[in-house]
Order: sequence, then structure tokens, then C-alpha cells
Amino acid sequence: MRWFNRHSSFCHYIHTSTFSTANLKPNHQINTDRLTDQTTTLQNVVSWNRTISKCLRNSQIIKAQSLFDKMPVKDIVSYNTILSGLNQSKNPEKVCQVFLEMERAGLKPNEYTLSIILSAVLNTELKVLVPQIHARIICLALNASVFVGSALMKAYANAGDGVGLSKAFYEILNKDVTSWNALVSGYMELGCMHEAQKTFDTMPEKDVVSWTTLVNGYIRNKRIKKARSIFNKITGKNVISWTVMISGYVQSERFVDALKLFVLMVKSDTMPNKFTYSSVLDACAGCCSLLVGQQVHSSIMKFGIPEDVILSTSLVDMYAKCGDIDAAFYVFESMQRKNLASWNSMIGGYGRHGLGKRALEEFERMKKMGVKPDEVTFVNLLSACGHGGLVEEGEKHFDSMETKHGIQAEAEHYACMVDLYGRAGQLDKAEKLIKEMPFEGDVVIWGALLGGCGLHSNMKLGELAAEGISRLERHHPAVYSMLTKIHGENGAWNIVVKLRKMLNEKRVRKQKAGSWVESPFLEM
DNA sequence: CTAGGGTTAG
Repeated sequence: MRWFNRHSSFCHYIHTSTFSTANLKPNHQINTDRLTDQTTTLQNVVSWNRTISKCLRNSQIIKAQSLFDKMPVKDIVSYNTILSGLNQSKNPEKVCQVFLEMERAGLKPNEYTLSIILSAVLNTELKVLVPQIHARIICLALNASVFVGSALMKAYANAGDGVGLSKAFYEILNKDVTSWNALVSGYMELGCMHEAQKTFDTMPEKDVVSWTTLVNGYIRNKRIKKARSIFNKITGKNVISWTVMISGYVQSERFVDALKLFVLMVKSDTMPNKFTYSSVLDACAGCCSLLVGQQVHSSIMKFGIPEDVILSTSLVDMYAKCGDIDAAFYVFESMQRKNLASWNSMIGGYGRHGLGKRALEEFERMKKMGVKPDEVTFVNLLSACGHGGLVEEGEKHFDSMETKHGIQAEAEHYACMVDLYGRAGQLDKAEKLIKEMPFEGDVVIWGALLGGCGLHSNMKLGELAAEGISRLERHHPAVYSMLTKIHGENGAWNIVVKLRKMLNEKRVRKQKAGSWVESPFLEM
């Protein structure tokens, strides 16, 4: 019976489509038309897509988006292209929104789509969705893909899920060196150095990225010496390997080591890039080496490194921290594009130089340009007021933080205000502020109070501040030297002798201080 | 025409 039916319908099919001379001509005609129609639409979509991705390459995201909205027909590549653009301009909410629009339009996501989605949820609250995205990936049978797999691994590592990380790895069908590197990197991000090292040792093949990943992992886990010893073993070091190690030294505040390594890098004929230069300038700023900073600046100009916001901000910061505020301002003014960090750096620089009024002027100019201040801006601004003796201005801006700008005052801001009152000799106001704080005082806040007491030889509050610090951190060097100073000035010599004795017994060392005069000199 | 691993600033 079944055979018969099938046969009969087959006959019917043959009869109507193939053997009916009457229907052949018009059918054929219509099919060709539809085919031509589809071909032109397809070509159209591809050319639209090409135009949109060209816009994105020139970072014209607005233009790309309006083109995307105008498209008569969108395919999966159109969506992937715009999703990738939105992802690059750090707009994860919009990525998810467009992704849902795509789903509603009935288009099925592919490997590209999911790689982008996974990259978008990194470092956002949306990363809790990673296991759900993983489930979706499995339903679409994309979990065996090397691309989706490594994107998934990175997402799991970012979400702090080690089990998810290894699961995603083992689901990849043909693991390549990139997949293995993602595993090493993921374990390192989770702080599992042993697992990472074991993975590295058992990898079927290693490239320079594998080595750099390992070095970077040890740096992230504060094992700088271990990182250096592995770095030394890399045979084909490239710019990134060098930069990772240099920036590692900067992160652990070993600025001179960073500069020495930079010299070795230049000697090894590896061309630094903007990442390298940023790190090196940070090292110069860290050890107040204006001379090396100037040399690095010249080198950036000489090699024609393209204009970059982060690089220029590093320059501004380097000059400001090395004492050349005019050069800092010159670089700052020459910047084509400035962002919040650039403004913060300039305002901080003026503050450090005691130019409170200039800091306030820049703050006003920044707001006029439409740049919204953040918590860092206020730390710099309040400390500028403190260093410039602008008590009333400081108070005004401290109060405006929450009311005008919706920024909650944190410990650092309170520390700035305590410092401001302390310097101005208004220690009663400083004490009052500490008592009114919505949280417990930290070392910085008590330290600021202690500094003010030292400046104005206030024994009673100074003891209170010293107690505050000692509760949190025993034998802090600043406490001893400051108390010694205060009591000395008040003529309480018996206490001074006692403190000096304690200082020696506990082997408390005075803190190191930097100077613009004795900055390190490096032969290039 | 679109996607995966290692690098920068306040």
C-alpha cells in the first residue's frame, strides 16, 4: 500500500512537472525569473555588507548602523558585521538587542554570531548568561568549532568558572594551538598556575603566543621572577612578548627593570609599538625619569607612531609626574581626541604641582566639552584643592559629587578631604569628617589625618590617627616617624626616645621617597 | 563581507 502511494505520487510529479508540455514553458519562465531575482538580491546584500564593514574599519559606527537599518534585505553576515561593530565600540546591551532582533527575524546564528556574542558579555554583568549561551551552542551543534570553543573558554574564564572552561575545551573536536593557548590563559586567569603550567607542558605544539601567555599568566599572578625566567627561554620573542614583560615590571613597580628591559628590546632590533611605548612611559613616570621620558617621546615622533589617545595620555602623565608640567600641557593641548582619562591625567598633574586653580579651570573646561567627570576626576580635583590650599573650593566640589554628578564619595575622596583640612590646619573639621564617614577609616584616611597633625604639631589627634593606622597595619613606618616628629616639636623627648628605640627594635624602615633631582639615568 | 589565543593610559 505504501509503495503504491509513493509510486503514484511520484508518477504524478513526473507527469505534471516533466512530461506536461503544456506547463513546461511558463514554469520554466517563472523559475528563471525567481532565480535571477534571488541572485541580484544576494549580490546586493553582499555589497551592502561590504560597505558596512568598510565603515567599521574606519570606525564610522554611526554611519554603519544607519546603513544597516536602511538595508532592504539582511542576511546572517549583515547581522554578524553590525554585531561585531557594536561589540568593538563596547556596547554590549545593543549587541544583545540586535541579536534578539535577528532571532525574531528568523535568522539562525552561526559560528561568527556566537563568537561575537560571547566576546560581548565579557566583563559585564551579562556574563552570568555564559552557561545558557553554551546550552544554545550545543543545541546548534557549534560546540565542536575551534572558534566558538575558544571564545567560550575565554568567557568561562572571565566568569570564574573553571569547570565550564575545561568542558568547553574538551568539546572542541580538532583542538589547535589556539585552543590550547586559551586553556593556559584561562587557568592563569583563574589563578590556577599549576594547571596552566601542566597544560603548557603537555601541549602538542607551542608557538610564541603560548610562551607569552605563560609569561603573562605568571605576571598576572604576581610571580614576576618566574615570569622573567620563562621570558628568557623564549626563542622568537616578538613585540608582544617584550611588551608583556616590560608592562609586568611596571605593574610590580620595578620601573628601572622595565627600562633596562626596554633597552635590551631596542638592541634586539624589535620595533616597539604603542603598547610598548605606553608601558615604557609609565615606567619613566614611576621612577621620575624625565630624561628617559624625553628620549622615548623623541623616539615615538621619529618612528612616526600614529596618534593614539592612550599613548598621548601616557605622555601627559609622564611629563606631569616627572615635573615638567608645561610639557604635559603642551602634549595635552596637541591631542586630537581627549577622553576622560586624558582630562583626569592633566587635572591630576596640576594638582601634583600645587596648581589648584589651573586644575579647577581644566575641570570647568572639561565639563564644557561635554565630558562627564568620574570618581577619579574627583580624587584628582580634591587633592588639587588640598595641595593648592583651596579649602572652600574643595568643600564645594566634594558636596557636589553626589548631588550634581551622582558619584558616591569613597574612602579615597574622604582621604583627600581629611588631607585638605589637615594641611589647612582645620583639624577639627578633619576629625568631624572621619566621624561622619559611612564606613570605617582605612590606612590612607588615618594617614592623611596623621600628616595634618604632623604639620601642625597636634599631639592628641596625632595619637588617635596613629592608633587608627596601627589597628589596621602594625608597625607602619610613617606612624613612627610622624609621631617622633610631633612629640619632638612638643618637647616630649622621653616619648621620642621610646619611639626611636621601637623603630630600631621592630626594624621598621623609613619609606622610600622619590625625587625629580635624583632620577635614574639610563644609557640608551 | 562577519568570528577564536598573548600587549597600553587617569
